[in-house]
Parts: sequence; C-alpha cells; structure tokens
Amino acid sequence: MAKTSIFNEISYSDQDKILNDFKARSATFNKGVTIMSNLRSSRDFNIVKSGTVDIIRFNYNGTRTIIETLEEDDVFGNFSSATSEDLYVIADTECEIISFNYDNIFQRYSKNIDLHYKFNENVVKILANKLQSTNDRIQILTEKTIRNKLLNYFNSLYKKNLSKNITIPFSLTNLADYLSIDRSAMMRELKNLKDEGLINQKGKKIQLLYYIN
Amino acid sequence: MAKTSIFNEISYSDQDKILNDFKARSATFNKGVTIMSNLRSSRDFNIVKSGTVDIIRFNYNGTRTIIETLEEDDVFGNFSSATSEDLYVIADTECEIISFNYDNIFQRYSKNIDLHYKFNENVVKILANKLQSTNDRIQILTEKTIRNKLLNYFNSLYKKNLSKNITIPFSLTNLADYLSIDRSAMMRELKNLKDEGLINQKGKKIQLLYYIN
DNA sequence: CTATAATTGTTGTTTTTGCAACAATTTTTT
DNA sequence: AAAAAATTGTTGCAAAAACAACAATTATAG
Repeated sequence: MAKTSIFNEISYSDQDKILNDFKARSATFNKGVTIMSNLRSSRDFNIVKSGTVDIIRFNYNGTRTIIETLEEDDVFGNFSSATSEDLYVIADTECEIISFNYDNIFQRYSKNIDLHYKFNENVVKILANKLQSTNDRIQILTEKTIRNKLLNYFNSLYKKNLSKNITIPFSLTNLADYLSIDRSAMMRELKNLKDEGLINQKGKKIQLLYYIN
Repeated sequence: MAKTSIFNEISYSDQDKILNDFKARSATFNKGVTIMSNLRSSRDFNIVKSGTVDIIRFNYNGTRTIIETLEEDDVFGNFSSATSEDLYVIADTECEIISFNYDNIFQRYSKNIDLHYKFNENVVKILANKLQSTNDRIQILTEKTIRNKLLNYFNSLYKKNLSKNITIPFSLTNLADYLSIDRSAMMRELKNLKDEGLINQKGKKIQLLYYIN
C-alpha cells in the first residue's frame, strides 16, 4: 500500500468539483502561525496541500513537544491525537491547508457520485496508511532500551529512503522527545554507537554502518 | 465520534447486498484456531462479527505477545501492524469473521451505489476511531515511568467504563507486555500504589481511589 | 554584525527499571 | 481428582535511564 494522496487519480477539474460539492475551505498560513488550537474537538478532516506543519503539545511545565511533522498530502484531524491530549497545529513553513467537514464528506449527492466514491476510496487508503505508520511508531516505543529504540527508528528511516545515509527530520532534542527518552541519555547512547563503529553521526546526519536485513 | 459498526445504519437485507456485491467471505473459527498467519501481507479488510480474536506476535525467544484483543465489530487488516512485524490472528473464542478484499470494496457498481457509499462512510469512521485508540496507546507508551504508564492506562479504562472499579481485560503478564515494562517491576509498582492508598488491587480487579479530572 | 536564544555535546550522581530466580496460587488438562 | 501449566506475587542485585548542570556550538533575531 503505497502512499496515496487525497486527490490520487482525480483530475484538477474534478478536484474543483469535489472541493465545491463538499464545501471545502482552503487557507494559506504564514510560518509560525497557529492553524488550529484545539485539534481534539475539531470536526474537520484537513489536508496539507503545500508546506510543512507541526502538531504540538504544550507540556504542563511550559515546554512544547512536536508530536508529528506533516508534509504535503499528509492529513490531520481529531483522529490524530489521543482522547485526552489537546494539541496545537502550527505552520512550520508557509503552507496551504484544505479542510473538509466530516458531515459534508458523507453527504450523498446524486451528481458526481462516482467521483465522490473515488475520493472516499482515497480517504480510506490514507487512513489505513496513517494507521500503519502509527503502528510503526508503537513498535519503536515498545523497544525496551534506548539503543534498540534508536536502531529501530534508524531502520524505519532506512526503509523509507532506501539509503544508509539518513537525516533526522527534526532536532536531536525533539528526537529524544519523539522516542520518549532522556536527551542526554540518548546522546550518550549515540556516542556508544559511534565508538562501536555501528554508525557515523554528526548532528542530524547519520550513516548506518551495520548490515540491515 | 462514537464507536461505529461496519453495518451501522444499514438494514439486514442491505447488508446482504453489500456482502454479495463486494464478494465478501464469511467464516467461523473454533477457539484456538489460527485465522491468519501473515497479517502484514494480507489484502483483506476483516471484521469480527462475533466472538473475540487475539492479534499475536511470536518473539524470537519463542514466547508470544498479545498485541491486541478484538471484539465484535472490531476490524483488522494489514494496517493493524507495523511494517516490519509479522503477526498472527488467533481465535480467542469461537468467532465469525467477514473478509472483504480491498480491490472489491473500491469497485464502483451502478446499482446500490448509495448503499456502498454508506458502507464506505462506516469504514472511514471505523479507521478514524482505530487511529484514535492507537494514539491513546502511544500516549501511554510515551509516559516515562511505570507508575505513570499504569495510571494513564487506568484512566483510559476509567473513561471507557465511567467507573472507578475497573477490570484489566487481560492477564497481568500481558498487561506488562502491553505497557512494554518488566512484569516484576510492574508488580512492585502496583504494590507501591496500594501501599500509598491510591488503588485497591486484587488480580485483574482494580479500584481507583484517587480523584480523577 | 552582535546579542540572544536554542541546540548539541558531555559528565557525575541518583533513581528507576530490568533481570533472575523462586514460592504461592490459580487455571487448565488429563 | 491429580498432575501439569500458567499466572501472580516477591526479592536482591545489576544495569540502564533519568536528572541536573554546564560548556561549546550553531541558529535566529534585532
């Protein structure tokens, strides 16, 4: 199941019809702007059409954590977070967001229904995909040691890019947070991996020196 | 978004039409039987119509871990697992499973299309729901201490049942596995929680004595 | 261009967790 | 009903991770 875009196999003119029929809203946001402040209670299904977006949790101590970084064609909505979390969606770069209301998507129209059906198919595929990457994340988190979390995470990047030269898509500080481990402990473990000749690392650039698969 | 069944708002006679149009297969399995042995490579979308099934991973050391326990109306498919995992689906009790092939679901028929559209709506809602509970699980796993993992997990059960008297739905051994913590360390922490008067616990029965929300 | 903020890199110490091993209890099988 | 298997409950000890604190480097903003 390869990555599907919401408008996969839908022509531009048909895309317009869909946007129109489903009363979708399109908006552009400048870098740093808060796109949404209460993701959990949103009734929208949103697509990142261009740019990148961060999903962020503010911790009780005032610090903020990046839960996820989304790129073009990624989607977000209330399904993106746990039931008790309250998340913010923030523009990481200038970006365009298209928003559908759930109720509108499921409204059946006599016209263009074939088209709507295709759109729904894409939505299903995207959600199934997202579910799979969420499960990937769970597998990483269930690893018991920091070393195994790191190696598992590196492998997932390796599989995505099919290259042993990988670049962490966020800061090391955020990586520690993403893997739910202490940053200094992670740095120590990265050093161990380097000393043992398993990886090269300089900042976010990592080269895997071990045999995979 | 309340829990949706795949046939939500679809009459029995219409359900038959859907099963027929989409060439769904229905099968009954006895307790203990392996329903599927290679979930990751499955091209099916499956629904538990009755009974309960376990999704299981066999660890390299020969032990098995329950990844998930599914009940009536729950669904499973290749989206249920991480890309590198190979999982087994096993009947926990006698159960009936309905399987759809992805390609068939997305085929458009001129007849009954309204019905198919409704079915697709339900599929979307179910996947969105599943994504949310998966995110709940991630939130629990990202807790740093065993105590916080336990309390977070208890809270999720509390929210589900709206009662402070909760029953762990699997053995304590499996609970430790689910939370990805050492069993003995978990038992120790349960004892601490009891000693501090935060909970009562006897086997799988737990009573929450602390203030929630 | 300089000052300020953020991130990275490092280390010692404390706390938590995992491991191992075993007895007690409960459940399942024969 | 007895035997076998699985689960629960405990503990000492070793290993791993978190915490804390700070210097060095890099990025950002005025």
